[in-house]
Amino acid sequence: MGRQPCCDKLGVKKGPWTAEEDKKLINFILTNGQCCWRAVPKLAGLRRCGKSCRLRWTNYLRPDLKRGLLTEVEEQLVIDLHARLGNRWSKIASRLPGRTDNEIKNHWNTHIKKKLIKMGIDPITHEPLNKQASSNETSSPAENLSQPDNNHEVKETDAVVNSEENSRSPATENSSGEESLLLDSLCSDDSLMNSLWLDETPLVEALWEMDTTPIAETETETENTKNEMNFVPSWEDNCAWLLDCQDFGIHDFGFNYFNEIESKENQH
DNA sequence: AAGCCGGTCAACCGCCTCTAA
DNA sequence: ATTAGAGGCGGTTGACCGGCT
Repeated sequence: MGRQPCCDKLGVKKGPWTAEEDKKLINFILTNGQCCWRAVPKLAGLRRCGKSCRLRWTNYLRPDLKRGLLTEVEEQLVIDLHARLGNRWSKIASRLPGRTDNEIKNHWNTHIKKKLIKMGIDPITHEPLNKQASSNETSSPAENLSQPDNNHEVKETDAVVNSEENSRSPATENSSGEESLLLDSLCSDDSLMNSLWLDETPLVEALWEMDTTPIAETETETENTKNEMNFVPSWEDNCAWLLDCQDFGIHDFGFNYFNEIESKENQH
């Protein structure tokens, strides 16, 4: 018996989402929360696959998303995490607040990869390219096979064992002065590094504090207040882009809901 | 102005993992 | 222990856009 398709392919719309569809999905999730994705399209009145809805929400509509290019700090963190975790984009993304695996994966493929190559670093192994070339000359194909993208397959359970040697990660080794300083500050923070391995607390707070680049914030006082609180940007803040990008009114989404929540929280 | 080309990124596809029955 | 369904993940695709000729 073959596996059932994740959704009824007949009558399922594909391709870019329209503003109307976004609106429906947002409204539905705001009202009902994230529940069974399979049921979402039907309940929300969308002719979409449940998976497609989930993807659209997590990668684009989620109000806690940061928009825009990755900052220098984020980029360096991605490089370092990639050196340790390989292409586990979701794991990497979980360490960067407001960033999605898809976003990081795209950024890696379009920006970081090239940047590393330009710097003479192999984006897969994080080893210097010339060093690799010479080692390839000396090692047999069989040996190469025995080390398939080594860093890619770093088991998280091995992480603690490897942490010592990783404390001098290839990425760190090959970073320019400014970047290595930045990374050193990351790596020398034991609790921070432990959190990388233990899969518990994400780097959210730490990174958020480090990331001094305002997202769309001009009022420094507000920004400072946010940093003090280990602030995760309010839904309202992060929904602002929606209003910029799409021709929606805030009331169309029932975003007052968030205002209510926030004002309640402020009262406490 | 039109065509080409490369870069970017949203979205899809198919496999994997987890979990409940 | 097994199985099926649902969600999650990573690789890939293709539409779109801006720059160049």
